[in-house]
Amino acid sequence: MNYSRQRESIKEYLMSTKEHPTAEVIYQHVREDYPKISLGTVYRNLTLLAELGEVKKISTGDGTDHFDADTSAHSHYYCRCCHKVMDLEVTPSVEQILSASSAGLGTVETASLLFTGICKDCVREQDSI
Amino acid sequence: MNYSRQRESIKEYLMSTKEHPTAEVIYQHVREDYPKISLGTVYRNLTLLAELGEVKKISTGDGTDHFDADTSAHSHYYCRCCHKVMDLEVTPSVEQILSASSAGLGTVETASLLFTGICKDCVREQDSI
DNA sequence: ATTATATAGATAATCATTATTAATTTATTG
DNA sequence: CAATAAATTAATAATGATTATCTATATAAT
Repeated sequence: MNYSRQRESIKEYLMSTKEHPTAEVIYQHVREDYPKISLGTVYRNLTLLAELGEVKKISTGDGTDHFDADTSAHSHYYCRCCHKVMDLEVTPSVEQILSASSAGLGTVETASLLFTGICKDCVREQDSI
Repeated sequence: MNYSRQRESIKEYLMSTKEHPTAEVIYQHVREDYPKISLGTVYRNLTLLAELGEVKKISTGDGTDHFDADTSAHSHYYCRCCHKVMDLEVTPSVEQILSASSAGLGTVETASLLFTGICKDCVREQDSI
């Protein structure tokens, strides 16, 4: 695999933010440094980085995937109102992973816990309307 | 909300299977009883049933969503090779949900734990090639 | 520098899902 | 039971995220 400035920039941006941006949002940011970069390049590299395990893809089920450069074991909270993804300290317990491994399945590579609800900001918005 | 035979049939099929079919698979089955049903009707009713909480949507991140009529708290195992979704007895622990609720977030409506890996069947296939 | 290979950029294609709209069902009421 | 109103369907078009294609450019090795 060859080095690429665009891929580097994508990863750098992802590592610099606590948000969990979509490919489109990443595209808009990387475009500031590489105005000619195309959205396809962003997608290709995100997929590649995810395969390498350098990045995690988060599928919330609302249509567009989010990405996270923090690959440490942690969970996410998804607001189905504003569609933001936030970090949680919670991690799947060893027992949970083990019970999955020994449940007659194959390998267990990842375990991700996703909480969904309505975040504080959105609850406040709804109350004030 | 009015009764609809098509919606009933969709739910019945979902309740009758332990698999976690996609909208397309559900469509093919319901078509046996309602040959003129359209895929859009299947999607519309799945979304409706999900909003009513009678059905759960499972987003694995591989492009197409899966559906489950078992709404009891349980987890899933997803094989990234054959793309099947299987049930696990594991459920997110009370502590995990509580720590999320108290983490300065808003409401917590659902907590879903998804394990990903390669299932036994697929490992066997790969070994024999 | 030269060459080979990988990657980018631009754009078209794909595919899941959603929206639209006229026709049909369902439910209600006289 | 007929008539009407409202909800739902079927068919199809539209949308939108993601992937594929293909030529030009960048990277790495000799």
